[in-house]
Amino acid sequence: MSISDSEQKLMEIIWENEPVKSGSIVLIANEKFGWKKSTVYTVIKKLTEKGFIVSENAVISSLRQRDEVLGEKTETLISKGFGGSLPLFLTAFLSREKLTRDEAEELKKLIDEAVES
Amino acid sequence: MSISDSEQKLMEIIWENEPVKSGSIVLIANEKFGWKKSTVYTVIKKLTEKGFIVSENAVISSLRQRDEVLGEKTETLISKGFGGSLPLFLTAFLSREKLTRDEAEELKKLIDEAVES
DNA sequence: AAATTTGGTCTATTGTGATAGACTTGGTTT
DNA sequence: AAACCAAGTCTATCACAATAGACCAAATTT
Repeated sequence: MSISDSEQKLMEIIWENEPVKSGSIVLIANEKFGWKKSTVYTVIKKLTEKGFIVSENAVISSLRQRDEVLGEKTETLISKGFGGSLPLFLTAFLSREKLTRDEAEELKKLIDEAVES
Repeated sequence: MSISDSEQKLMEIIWENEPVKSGSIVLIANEKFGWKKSTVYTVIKKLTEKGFIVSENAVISSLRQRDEVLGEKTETLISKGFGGSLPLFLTAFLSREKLTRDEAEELKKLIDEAVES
């Protein structure tokens, strides 16, 4: 099962700060999102159960790379609503968003880098 | 508020067949997804309330274009998990999906077409 | 030793999406 | 008129995400 939105928010803190004490995560999450302590621990628990993180003496580290996790999530999203087709997804998105020439170049570069060789 | 997954599934039937009697939708949705009649009507009602469709004597028509609705959905998705950044989203997705050269060309064409002029 | 802080759990609420059974009503056959 | 069917509503269940209050235990400070 793929990462949920609030789990993802907490993971961003962890990826940015690891290894990081759970107490600090509580602080940061409160500052950034206004979350209460118990909320944070609830999410931490969920992330632990899902195998995204480990805690050793209250020091949290990630077990999964950000790229990998987010990649999985985008894939879930695209397969749930767009038959797994990136072109379909992109067409839909771009139908309402115009791009600057720079943005277009950036995206094309990303695409070229993802071509199998 | 953006369209949900099951609403979207039903809308696909409607966009493909409109104007279409609600009874036919029930049939098709049962065939394609195994949905019961009441499920279909529940979703139809939701779609009506949200202004996606109208019914006149049990004949359903869409009020919103597919492109527009799906575009809105992709935007919601990208903003909820990727700070609204398409490059971030795409990077994540492509980190696990390799593309063929043809697919890459197709995507790049889409991107070029979305450049503001 | 008492008080405080820190780390953590357990339970609960609220929202909402997905799905469906039971029922009603108005028109159509027989 | 009786039976039937098509359209539609109402209520309900289940799952799960987001959020937090109350509480507890171990460690640390005073």
